[in-house]
Amino acid sequence: MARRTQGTSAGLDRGKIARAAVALVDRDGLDRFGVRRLAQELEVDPMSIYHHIKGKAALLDAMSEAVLVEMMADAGDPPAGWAETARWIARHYRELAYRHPEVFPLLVTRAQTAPVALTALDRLIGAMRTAGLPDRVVADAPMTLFGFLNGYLLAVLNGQPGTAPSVDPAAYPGLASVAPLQHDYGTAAEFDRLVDTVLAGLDARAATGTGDPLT
Amino acid sequence: MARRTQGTSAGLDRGKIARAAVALVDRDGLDRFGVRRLAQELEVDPMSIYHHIKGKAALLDAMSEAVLVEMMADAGDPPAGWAETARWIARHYRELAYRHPEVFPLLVTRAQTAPVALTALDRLIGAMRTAGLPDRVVADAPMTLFGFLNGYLLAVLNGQPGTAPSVDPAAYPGLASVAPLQHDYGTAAEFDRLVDTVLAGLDARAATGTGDPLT
DNA sequence: CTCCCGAAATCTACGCCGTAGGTTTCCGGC
DNA sequence: GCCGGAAACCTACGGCGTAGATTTCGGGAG
Repeated sequence: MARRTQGTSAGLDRGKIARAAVALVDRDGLDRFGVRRLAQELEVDPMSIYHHIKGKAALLDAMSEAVLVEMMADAGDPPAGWAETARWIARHYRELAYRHPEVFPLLVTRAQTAPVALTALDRLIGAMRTAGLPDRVVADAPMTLFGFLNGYLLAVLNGQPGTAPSVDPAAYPGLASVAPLQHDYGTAAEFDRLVDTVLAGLDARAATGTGDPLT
Repeated sequence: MARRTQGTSAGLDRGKIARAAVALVDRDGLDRFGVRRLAQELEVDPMSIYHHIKGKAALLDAMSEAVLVEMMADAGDPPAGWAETARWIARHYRELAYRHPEVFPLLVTRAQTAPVALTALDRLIGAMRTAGLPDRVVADAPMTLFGFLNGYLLAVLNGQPGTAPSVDPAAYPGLASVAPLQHDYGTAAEFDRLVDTVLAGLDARAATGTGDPLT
């Protein structure tokens, strides 16, 4: 803990703080995280952080923006076709979640207004519009897809890796009977299958022409 | 703050504590919530709560169980047909979320092993099996549906009620162009439409016979 | 070259929080 | 009438977020 004397620069800035915070949460978990621990990690006084970031809430916002930026940096360009674009987004988003499982809940809980998030949505909408899908389906697609992605990934990350929770077969015969089919709980194969299910739902509504639901 | 003398009974039990905690969070918000504030509300010493509930994490578990129990108490019996059952679950779950918006994040974040939650899933699975849907689709349905429900409701509840977040039209033309169609952001109509989209996806997979995705 | 000012970082302090450990009081069963 | 265990309380500790005042330094104006 070598503190410098007051006034000397520690080279802090918003991005550097956010990246250090992400690394700390990845290592120690979200509930152990705090401004003081982060300051200790940066070898800095806790209050120094407040000169770059307004409060803890803003710090958490900066962290979620940082992981989104990291994701888009590695991503390259999306493929052609609206369904392929959606799958491409979904896969990269899943990879982000597995790379920073402790940070991911922040993305879900906080409203996403970072440019990098809006850009991804804009690409999806653009691909769907050029494919000629009904406007109503296009407008609903982001909420439908990211609703699922957020809820699903949150659930899978919270459980211990690789195993679905087990239940009493006598009390819940239906649940128990399908349990063997959940052997791939949390795998990429399951993820792709469920994403395709959601996309199939959008496709089915597009096929009605008006974009209204079937029933 | 009329404390009783040591030893006298305050009539505490797990359910009563959980219901008081839910009421407190509904009123003051989740981040203002704490064991000490809850104790003050119950006119009780903070440590008394620990004789009934092991720690703060267990307290949060008890709260999410309490709201689920409340939901099922008002629910009645599910209708016939798997899609109707799914919609019935979805609507009651949404009502729960809007009745306890500050508590809802707890449901999403924590693994659901309460009997009342498992019962609802078991009913859905039973309805799908008797409808003759492929096992694979049946097995995937809970994760698909609740993934969407959790993610969607979390997003809608976090935004301010009634309005979708607005963006710069020049920077994100696609997003801006569909913005007018999101006038019903957060309404029951939008919710029903998106739930039907997800159900349509499950139905589409069932129609292939094997339950495999289309593409 | 000197002075000064604003930005960066630090120091101090306050009121919360979760909870471990020990103590007091009451009540039902013998 | 006594006693053991359950229920509640009291004290204390370490940690938290952050408001407000203070110190220090780099760099531009004269």
